[in-house]
Amino acid sequence: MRRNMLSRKLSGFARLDDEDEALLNTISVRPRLYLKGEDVIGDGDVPDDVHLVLSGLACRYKLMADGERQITAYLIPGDFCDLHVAILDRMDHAIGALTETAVLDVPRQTIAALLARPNISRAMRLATLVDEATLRQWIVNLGRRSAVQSLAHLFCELRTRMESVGLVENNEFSLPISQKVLADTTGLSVVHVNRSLAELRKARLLAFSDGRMHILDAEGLDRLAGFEDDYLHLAGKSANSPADHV
Amino acid sequence: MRRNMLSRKLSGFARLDDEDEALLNTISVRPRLYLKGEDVIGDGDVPDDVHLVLSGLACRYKLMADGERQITAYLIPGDFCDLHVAILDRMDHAIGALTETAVLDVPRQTIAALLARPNISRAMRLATLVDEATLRQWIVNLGRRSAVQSLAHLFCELRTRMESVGLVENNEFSLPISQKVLADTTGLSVVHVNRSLAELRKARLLAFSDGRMHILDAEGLDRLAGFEDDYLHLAGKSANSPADHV
DNA sequence: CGTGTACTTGATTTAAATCAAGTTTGGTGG
DNA sequence: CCACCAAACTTGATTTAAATCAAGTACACG
Repeated sequence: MRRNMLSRKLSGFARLDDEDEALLNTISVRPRLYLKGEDVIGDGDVPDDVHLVLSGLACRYKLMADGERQITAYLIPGDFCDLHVAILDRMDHAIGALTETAVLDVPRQTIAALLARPNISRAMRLATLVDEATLRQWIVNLGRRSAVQSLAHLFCELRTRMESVGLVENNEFSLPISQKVLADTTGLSVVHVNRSLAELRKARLLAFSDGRMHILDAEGLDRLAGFEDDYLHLAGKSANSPADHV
Repeated sequence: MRRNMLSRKLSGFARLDDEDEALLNTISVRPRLYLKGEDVIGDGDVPDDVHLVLSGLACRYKLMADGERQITAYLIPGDFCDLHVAILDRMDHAIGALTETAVLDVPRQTIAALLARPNISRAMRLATLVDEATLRQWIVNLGRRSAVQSLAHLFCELRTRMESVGLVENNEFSLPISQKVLADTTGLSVVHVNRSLAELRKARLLAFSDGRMHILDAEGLDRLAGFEDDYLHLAGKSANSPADHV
């Protein structure tokens, strides 16, 4: 059986046994397609199912009173949109498709079954904490990094996350998003994003065209961005044993 | 028995019965004091116990390579520092005391006992989600709001959170932090924080001196900041019943 | 009393926004 | 097949919000 995206992602956080894997692979049914620009979940919605991104790219975002948009997270294959909402009253932000995106509706009882397996439960909790750590990194990005560094850091993050679910080949991955989207992510203007990208290209750190991101100098990009991948807590580097969890 | 801060906070998220309350109130032993500027937990630490803020004010922060600091969250009485770390390998940021702060070391097994009670468990998960929503708001703050709006939003947030644990009287609460701390929070320079504060004072929205914050015009401040308190998910406004949780 | 820390205020510089034209690309229909 | 159009991307000129530089003052504390 081909491993699905969720299984790929979670196995990066905890050792999963065959039974875990089998269970994870049973949930691959009935994906729903969203076109670029469509909302997967709207701000204020009270979704019934939990949503899992299978392919494509989505984002969390908030719309401001003046119509400006601020993106707060990218969702790549293997990410849950709203594990949260099972316990929250309603969404306090929206989820939008940045590209054509396949999303799986996972019934709550399936989630409950998954969480009943200790390894999977542990991996999912870890995934939630990584989401939180990523938000903190974004705050640092917006608060203390220059435009170029901020963009560089975003690309470092995406490269690493994409890699962890096997979507990077030859330091290259699909990223069919407009400069406006990057502006909404970094809090910059489109014009300035354009100039900053030009700078990154001129420095031969990356190539970005036709919806593909090619990292030419990963180390140089990391250095420029001050990127440290430890906050993503990848691979089995954990100091705690699986039995350790509260 | 006097209710402790944790009990006060959690009862805002879920209905707690007498037994829940009793259990929560048993953990009030042996608080540890930290002086202003001391680290409660350092970046990279692997803490054994979970830490609970009882009084004072602490913050999460990251130190940059150039020595700059970015604060990513404020921790007020009733907040946990590192419920996370029980499952994570090590801290990917530090916790520092912004004022003299009393912190309780809660052994993991006590946490486990608390989580075994459904209402408390639900309230704690909700608290975690609120932390995440707050991080998203900060991203919006840094990305899309002006200096004055950003500061205003921070004060709105603090007022609301302080209120929820009973630390606000007459729209006034203790906030003995320097303008440098506000600068490290908002990603601004100290000078600009100073001028922006002056603006907020001149607009008669607040008074801030001698370590006390007095909100003079709560509604005006909310309007300026674009503050909506729904992301804090306070009071029993939940659409889900306690039995609903996954 | 000095001395350091926090706060203020003014002058200057700078990073990024805004304004204003472009070009390039991809799609659509005649 | 080509004319037309709308996005997305570029590039240049100007403005602006905030940073930096530079001096102050007001205290608290030893």
